[in-house]
Amino acid sequence: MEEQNFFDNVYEVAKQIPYGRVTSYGAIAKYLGAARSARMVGWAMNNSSGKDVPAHRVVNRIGVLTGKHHFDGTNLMQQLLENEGIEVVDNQIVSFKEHFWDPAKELG
DNA sequence: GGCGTGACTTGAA
DNA sequence: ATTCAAGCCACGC
Repeated sequence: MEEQNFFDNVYEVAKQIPYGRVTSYGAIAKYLGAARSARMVGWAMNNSSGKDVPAHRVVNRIGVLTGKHHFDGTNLMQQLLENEGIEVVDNQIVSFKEHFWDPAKELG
């Protein structure tokens, strides 16, 4: 039941992001075999409203909270990340590389 | 049913 | 090293 559709796949992967870790849209897209369709991941996140998907743990490839503006609050996304022990300065994750979680690498 | 937009990424100049 | 352009596909008008 691994593959049903791209969106559900994104949700499943995003749900598996460990606490205090973050990943990028491209990493998820690539893991799903759609490396060039990173935007679809973002769009999926937009539709993740009502799901158990920790969208705040998903940022762009350089660790910038590009989607923070889509959250209810202005700093909600940053607040959530900081709450998990992730340092965020000016919408950018500090030591992003150390907090990065690659599904293709962690999940296999 | 066509056009533009968008939570992005990669590759080339 | 940085900057520019193209690609990807779903959704709204």
